[in-house]
Amino acid sequence: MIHGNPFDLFRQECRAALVSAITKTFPSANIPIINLNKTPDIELGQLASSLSFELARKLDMKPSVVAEQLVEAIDKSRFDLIAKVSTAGAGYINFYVNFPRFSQLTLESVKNNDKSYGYIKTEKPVKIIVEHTSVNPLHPIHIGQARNPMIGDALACILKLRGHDVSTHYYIDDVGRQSSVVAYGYEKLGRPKPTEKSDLFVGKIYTVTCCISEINRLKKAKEQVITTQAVDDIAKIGKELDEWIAIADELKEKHSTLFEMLTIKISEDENPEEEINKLNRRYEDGEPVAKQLVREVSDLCLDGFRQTQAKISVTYDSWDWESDFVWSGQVTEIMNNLKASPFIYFKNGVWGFDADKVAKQLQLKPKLGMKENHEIPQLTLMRADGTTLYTTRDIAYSIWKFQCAEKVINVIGMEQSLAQLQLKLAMYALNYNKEADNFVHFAYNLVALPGYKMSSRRGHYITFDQVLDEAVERAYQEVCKRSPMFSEEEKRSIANFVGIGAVRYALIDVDPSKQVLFTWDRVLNFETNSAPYVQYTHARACSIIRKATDNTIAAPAYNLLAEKIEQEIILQLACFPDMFIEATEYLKPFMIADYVNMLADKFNTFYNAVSVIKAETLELSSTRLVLTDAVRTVLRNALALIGVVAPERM
RNA sequence: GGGUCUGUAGCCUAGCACGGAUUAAGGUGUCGGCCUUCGAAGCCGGAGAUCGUGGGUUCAAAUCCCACCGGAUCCGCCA
Repeated sequence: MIHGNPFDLFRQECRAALVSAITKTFPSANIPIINLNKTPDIELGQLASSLSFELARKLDMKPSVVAEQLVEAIDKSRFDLIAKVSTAGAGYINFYVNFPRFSQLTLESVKNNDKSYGYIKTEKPVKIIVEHTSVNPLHPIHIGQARNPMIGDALACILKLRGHDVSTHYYIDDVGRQSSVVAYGYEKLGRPKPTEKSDLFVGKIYTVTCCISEINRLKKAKEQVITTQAVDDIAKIGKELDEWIAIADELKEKHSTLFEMLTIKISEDENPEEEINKLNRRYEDGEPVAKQLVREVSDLCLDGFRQTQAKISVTYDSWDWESDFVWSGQVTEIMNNLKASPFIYFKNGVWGFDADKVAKQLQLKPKLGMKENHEIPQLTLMRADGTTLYTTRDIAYSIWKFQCAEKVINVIGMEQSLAQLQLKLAMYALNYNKEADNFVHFAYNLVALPGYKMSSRRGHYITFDQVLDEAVERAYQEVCKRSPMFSEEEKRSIANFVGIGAVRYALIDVDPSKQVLFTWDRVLNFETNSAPYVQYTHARACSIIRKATDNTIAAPAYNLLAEKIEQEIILQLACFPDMFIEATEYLKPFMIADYVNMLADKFNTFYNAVSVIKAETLELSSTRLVLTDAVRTVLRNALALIGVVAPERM
């Protein structure tokens, strides 16, 4: 017998048993929702129901009596997988699985489904766009942002295996002042060829240009504000200026030549701020020279990104340029449509969007989980100079995405929650109701550095490349220490998938809503609860299987798997499809890391407790080999979901 | 000031959507064991927690509700 989801089959039997027992014993009672929970310990059975408590209240009986009567009414002979039903505690009904049958069902299902075991297909496949990473092309991807591609890639992977038609998109945010800042600096330097990894190179130009122009701006602002004698403003600007001067000192030390050159070149302009703004305006207008310049520097940066993404095997189906939506007129069209709606206002020369009015008028607040009296801030859509703002352009982009898909998932930091909400409301305002309903902001908390905040503008960051390279180097040292017998080439290859795997795992492992403090220990963990631990376990299982091929072995006898740890492994294997469905439906890729670690844990306990190849009998050995093989398969299938290599040796 | 997220042993994390078992689960660190036996990136054992605080709902609360406290973050003609 084979089944895609063995544990669910057992659960269905238990549920059916309860339903028929309730109808038989208490015909007058309405059948409550039947929740079956895992028991705290395998010795108490595998599934338990606490519905006697609820039923007892309605029937005015004692829970234990209700439980006893229900247990008596259950006809086990009607079910294949239920071995025993008993009452426990104050009124629990515990179901015990028939292990010989269940082990056979599970292990044969794993073996037969092999590479597709666990990947249960949805009944309602839809087209989904997962937009992720979308780091601005101004500086290298830093560790604060690195959770994004890892989560996004895992999400896309599980949704795809669930049967959805998934397409991954990278939104290139090349419109806006920041792009003009870096392009301005790049132009001033005479469009130099990168002398290092190109995103790193662009990042330096960005930070230095930003710093010089900020100081410039603040100095002017200070002069102006002094004449007004507004004490608070003077202090505020002074403080900001001091901060930037401190950053300038750091940068002068780190990139002295670059800093000097840019200082000289930028000082040639009377008003660099104005030059940057002009460039921004020209770019939005699609003026060819500006286009050429900004695209050139953005492309340089993107080249660097692609190298980083190749290291971690993350790819995108589509690279979407924000500027294309401006130039094509889509942004203007959206603006015009919005202007025609009753939710737009024009004040002091700027166009704004009244998000709160939409929510109120269309009664969206309860649906969006907000209190009625919570006022949603307004959103400026267009500057007085006619240029648009980021969220405005994102509205056009989002609507375009819905031309290609029914559902859109944006993996974007939670600090953008308000903007994402305003965007959603703008879609409702434009009558894209269904689309807005299917617009998901997958928010995650940033990785922070202990002590200071990461900031690309300020050049305060640890790059993702640094972390990946360090992880691979550390892994290499581990491999040399632990597996000196491998050739140099093999060691390098192992170090690569171990190091990268460790980083991927560490960034996925924690609930995305929680903030993570970056420490090297966290990402360079090669012990329990890490990718290398699971990889090692997989290699170990492979090794056993490799060595056991000499023995021609008897047919497995599933009733021999009687050790508690063996049964725990069977259950863990049987629950993999359940976990997959849950992780996919609730968009919780981190569950996979937890699951795979637990399975590895159990297998290692098993490995140390009993012998596979040298088991007491040939039959037992053969049966344990089937178990080992199933563990190997499921470890591999689970690791695949989070993009971690499952090696045969390491 | 208002919104959102978050608070579980020294440290890191799971459990919270769907309330259930007098032992709240792992890891790390710490203390002590296990390599002539299938790979020690491993395993076994000890010590270590008023689940932020205070109320409420319930037969039952880490889990639901309310208030408060701490941390993060947002409330820009930034992105």
